[in-house]
Amino acid sequence: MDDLAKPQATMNSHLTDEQLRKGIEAMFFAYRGFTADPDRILANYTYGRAHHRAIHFINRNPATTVNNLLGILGVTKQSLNRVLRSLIKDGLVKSSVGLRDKRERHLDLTPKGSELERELSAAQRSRIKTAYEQAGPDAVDGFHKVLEAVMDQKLRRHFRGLKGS
Amino acid sequence: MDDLAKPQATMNSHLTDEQLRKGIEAMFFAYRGFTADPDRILANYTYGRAHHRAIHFINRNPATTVNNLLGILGVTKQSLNRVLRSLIKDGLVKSSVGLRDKRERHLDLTPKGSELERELSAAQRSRIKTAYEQAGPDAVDGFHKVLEAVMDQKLRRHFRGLKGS
DNA sequence: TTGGAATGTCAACAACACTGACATAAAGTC
DNA sequence: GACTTTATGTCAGTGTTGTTGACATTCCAA
Repeated sequence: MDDLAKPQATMNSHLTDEQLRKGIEAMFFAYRGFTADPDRILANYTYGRAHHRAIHFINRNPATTVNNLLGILGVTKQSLNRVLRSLIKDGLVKSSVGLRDKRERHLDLTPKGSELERELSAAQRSRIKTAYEQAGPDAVDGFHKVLEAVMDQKLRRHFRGLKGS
Repeated sequence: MDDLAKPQATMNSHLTDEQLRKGIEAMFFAYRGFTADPDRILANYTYGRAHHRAIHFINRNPATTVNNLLGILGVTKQSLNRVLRSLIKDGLVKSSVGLRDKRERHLDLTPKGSELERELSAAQRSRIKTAYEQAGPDAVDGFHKVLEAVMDQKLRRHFRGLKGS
């Protein structure tokens, strides 16, 4: 608890306080870059990051239910509903009543929704691709290894099995 | 542009569309984990992530000016000011008039501010440390390489030279 | 002395999260 | 069939964090 007075308090391990703090800052700055391109595109619409996330995961999980999406996104149904309502109203997402279970709503992107998804995804993928190429394949492997270890258990489930979750 | 019909449209490169999308999702889920522990602590106070970020970077850049902090955090002065005001009012941050330039305000953590900083940082470092240990040193190197490549040019400056920026 | 930079503040607003409460329909259970 | 649970939607209220725009103050520098 007195690592201000003794910055090397955690140096009994091979991981110094400074290394860990650098990692924290790297995540912070990188995430800003990560969202910068989609944010610029979204500013042209009346949408924000929440819409982007919904569009992304609906595209990745076709015919997903609202409940499943809630689990992936980790927000309340009220929050997600506000986003979905506007996307449905604007004709980017289609909500259809479930066949087996009629309580469920299945969500899909319309052609218009797919178009925006591709625009957003292309910008974001472009940056990641450049970064991957600069860093090299071994670095990319390490990148994924660390990111997966940083995730919560419950989130890791969504990450690994996006199809069947 | 027709990667829905042809998912392998970008496969001329060694980086597939799917690999890049997985990277995007990894960033999303990992960032959630990354902020989860501090968020839990902050919920006990009247503070949010913006307060955490301010506290973090004031700790890392003692006697930083408001303008410098604005550049690091990438928000408007109005937004930062609201956060700083509450931290100053609550006695976690001390704002002192500049010696050379009396227009500038130099920001420092008070002992009370340092205490919260350590609490937040300890939680966040603990998770990163565990992740680093699980992934191994080579993975950590790759992790940093990729993150740095994902950053914007301007942000990279703040990341690399936190002392002299 | 004038211009501009640094800072602070006020007001209004928007995005996005939260809680709590309530409604509806459908499925499952006894 | 009655009851409970599940899935979804919606309304109202609130809080954090971001934005613009406008304006005031202080003070360095040309």
